[in-house]
Amino acid sequence: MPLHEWTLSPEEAIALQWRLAPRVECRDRIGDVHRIAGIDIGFEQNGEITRAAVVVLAWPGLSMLEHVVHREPTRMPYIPGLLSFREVPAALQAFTLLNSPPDLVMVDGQGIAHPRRLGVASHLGLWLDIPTIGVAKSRLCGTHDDVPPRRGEWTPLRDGDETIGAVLRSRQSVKPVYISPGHRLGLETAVAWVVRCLGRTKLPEPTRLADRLASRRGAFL
DNA sequence: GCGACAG
DNA sequence: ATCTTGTCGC
Repeated sequence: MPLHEWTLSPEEAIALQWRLAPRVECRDRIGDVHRIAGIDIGFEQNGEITRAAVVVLAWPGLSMLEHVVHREPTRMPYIPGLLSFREVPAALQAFTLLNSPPDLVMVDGQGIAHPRRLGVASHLGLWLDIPTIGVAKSRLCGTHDDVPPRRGEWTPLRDGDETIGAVLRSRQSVKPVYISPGHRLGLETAVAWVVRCLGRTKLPEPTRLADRLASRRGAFL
C-alpha cells in the first residue's frame, strides 16, 4: 500500500482516502491504557518548516513521561479534507523518536467526522495501528443541535443518518470541541477518555500540551 | 452557480 | 496554521 507516497495530487489523495476508509475500525479494540499521547503540528519560517510534537502522559495521573519534536520541510499545502497528507508524514517521524509506543493517541483534528470518514486522526491511527481519537477545535462536516452548557455534556454530530462524532462541552462558556473516533474505538469510549483527560481548559491535556510544544509557546513542565 | 471548508 | 496586547467576561 503506497501510504508513504505523500506527494499526491488532490485527486489521488481523495482516491486513496476512499480505499483506506473501510479499514478504519470504530469498535473498541483497546487494551489497558498506561500511556496516552497527544500530537500536534505547528509551522515555522512562514510555513516552510513543519514541526511535529508528541507528548506522552501517564495514566492515571497525567504526568509527563516523554515529549519529542521533529522538524522537516513542508511538502503539501493545507486543503480542507486533505489535512492528513500534510501532517501525518511529520507525525510518523516524531513517533519514531519515542522510547516506547503509547496505548492511546489524541490527535488535533477530526477522526471519522470527515467527508470520506478519514480525517487525520483516523489516517494516523491506521498507519500506527494504535487507538486514536480526533479532538478538533472546529467543525469540518456534519450538523448538530445546540450543546448543553454543562461541562462534560455533548450532542451527537451527524451526517445524514450516520453519527460521526460528538460535540462536547469541555468547559463552560467556551466553544465546544468536536470529538470523533479515529481508529480502534467507538464514540462513547472516545468521549469518555477525552473527559477523563480534561483539566480546567477547553482542550484535554494530551492535545493541549502537544499544541504548546508544536507552536513553542510557554513552558509546559 | 453559491457557500462551506479540520489545521 | 500564523501574525499579535490588552482587555472583557465567566
